[in-house]
Amino acid sequence: MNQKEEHTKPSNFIRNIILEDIKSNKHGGKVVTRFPPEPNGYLHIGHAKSIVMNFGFALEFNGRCHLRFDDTNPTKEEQEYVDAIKEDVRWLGYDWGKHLYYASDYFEKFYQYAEQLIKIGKAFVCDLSPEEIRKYRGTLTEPGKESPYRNRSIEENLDLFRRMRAGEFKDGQRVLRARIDMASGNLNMRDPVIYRIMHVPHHRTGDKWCIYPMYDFAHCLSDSIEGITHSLCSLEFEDHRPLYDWFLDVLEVECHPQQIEFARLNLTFTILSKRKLIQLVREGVVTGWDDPRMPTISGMRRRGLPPAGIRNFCERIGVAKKESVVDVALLEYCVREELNRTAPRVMGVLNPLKVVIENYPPGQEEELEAINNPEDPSYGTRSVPFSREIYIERTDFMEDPPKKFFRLAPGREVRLRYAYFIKCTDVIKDEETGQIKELRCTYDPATKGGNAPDGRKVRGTIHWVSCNHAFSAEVRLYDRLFNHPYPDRAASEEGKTFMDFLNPDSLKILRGCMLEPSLKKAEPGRVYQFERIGYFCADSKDSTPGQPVFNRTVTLRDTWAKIEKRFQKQKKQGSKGRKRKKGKK
RNA sequence: UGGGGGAUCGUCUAACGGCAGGACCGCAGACUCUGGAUCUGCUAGUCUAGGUUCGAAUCCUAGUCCCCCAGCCA
Repeated sequence: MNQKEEHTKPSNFIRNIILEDIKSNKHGGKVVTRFPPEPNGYLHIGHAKSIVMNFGFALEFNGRCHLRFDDTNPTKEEQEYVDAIKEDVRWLGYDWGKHLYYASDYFEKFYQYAEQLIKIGKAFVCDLSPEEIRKYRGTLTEPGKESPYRNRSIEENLDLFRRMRAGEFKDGQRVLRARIDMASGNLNMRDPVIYRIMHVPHHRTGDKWCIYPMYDFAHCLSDSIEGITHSLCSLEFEDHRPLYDWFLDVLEVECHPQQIEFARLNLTFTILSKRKLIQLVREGVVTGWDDPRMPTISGMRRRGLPPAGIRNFCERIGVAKKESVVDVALLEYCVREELNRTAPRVMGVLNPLKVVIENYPPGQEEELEAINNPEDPSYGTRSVPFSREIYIERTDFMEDPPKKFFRLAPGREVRLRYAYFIKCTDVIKDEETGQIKELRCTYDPATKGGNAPDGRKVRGTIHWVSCNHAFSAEVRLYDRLFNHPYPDRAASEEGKTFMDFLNPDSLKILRGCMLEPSLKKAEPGRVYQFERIGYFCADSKDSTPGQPVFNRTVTLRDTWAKIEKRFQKQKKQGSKGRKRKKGKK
């Protein structure tokens, strides 16, 4: 983690709480946090916020942060997810050291605590069916009814609970419930179920157990067992806090962590619900969990987003209890900020247009020196081959350029980055289609390296590659997956689903892009800046030695695109205005 | 006549009774061998109505709007 990241941390309500707790020596001045994912899916940028917060506070206050898998429901959880989650947290730059835990490691302890609860008359075995339990629970406005099994003797409860563990009953036949208050306004306190029977093997404990604890019971106890001081979770658990505290108050535990709730992250043009992300994968909208368009950590990794940029983003968005939607532009900003500092610059032409430099000697070649990263001299330089025939970007030439277009046009002179000034002398078109096939130019040998000894200036500098030296590659242009800033909201308002707001242009595959030769040995996962275009990551799955495939991480800020857009708008409005006037006449 | 939360520039977020600040976005300009980066400037906010106070985003009262909760999910 660099210095900048260290001391730009803005204040937030959780940090204020921790600061006060340290001052008052609440937990002996210690800070112990945890990141507690359920291994039932892949991590996404929303989890990153939680990871950065939990590990961040631990780092900041010289404490520690545990990675704990909340694996209390064997019907949903798999080892595959455990492995993926570990990889993602590590990739984000965090180290849990020896503090890797599983709720399932505490199953025996949980069980003992449950017996303790029974022994003090605070839990009972209930024979009501799931439907009956629901009916007895009451509604939001009406109190619930007490279960007829609520007043069983401690001995009977203990016996029944032990037989539950022993596997004497079928799934759903009985549950263990806490004995709290069926009239509570908080539904979570209406004798919540804390153990259920599931004859299902667990990915870690195998078939050792056929009863499994519920979240509310397991989570507070896991926190307590591990000596967590600050247990951070999202807003929807606010209602569960009284229950969290109830268990820890009633049971004999040494440690009573403080649960603090914060608003989870939402992003514009993005969906983050696990259910919906799964749907995108299952229905083949994306190629998998690690599709570069996915907001998953693995997707972002494959897309080329740097971990430091993601971390920085998570710091900048702050933490509060207000539900909010962060502009994805901020994420892009943080990504560019990091990549600008770290990505080596290269030249690649996405839509090639051939240029023949007529006064350059045929057969001649030279090596020109190019800077690898103007932001950091330690990246050094490289040499780029130049010759008589080159490719330039098709969009860098206009036959009839509008005002403010500084690039190549007939009779115009521009600079080829790190090479020479060239002037366009002729445009060669396909006779049938009228499409521009090739440009003829002349170069000024005196401008080698990019400067004119006579001091004359050119407004535009464009990138290029030498035809004979460049190699052809596939480049994938990724864009936002959705074309609406609030796909979920829009869907419910317009009676559609989030799938109706998929961006049809979220992926454009370009083949025949011409890249400078140095990129042949691009390492998969490495991100480069293609000068004047954007940042591109060598795909970690589809690249082969000598033949990389590139994913566009994010474009460069494009001022020209804005100007162009404005031109088009003016044009449209202009023609409308004219039409209107005509109509009036 | 259930319970729990939340409302500050377009967006995200500070200010804990003392000049409403920062970041992103947007706009304008400077600079530039990347129309990148960098630099400068501008626009723009306390949900409403009362009250307390020399002074209120902050305290009090009454409203309004939004979110969450009736899994043997987490």
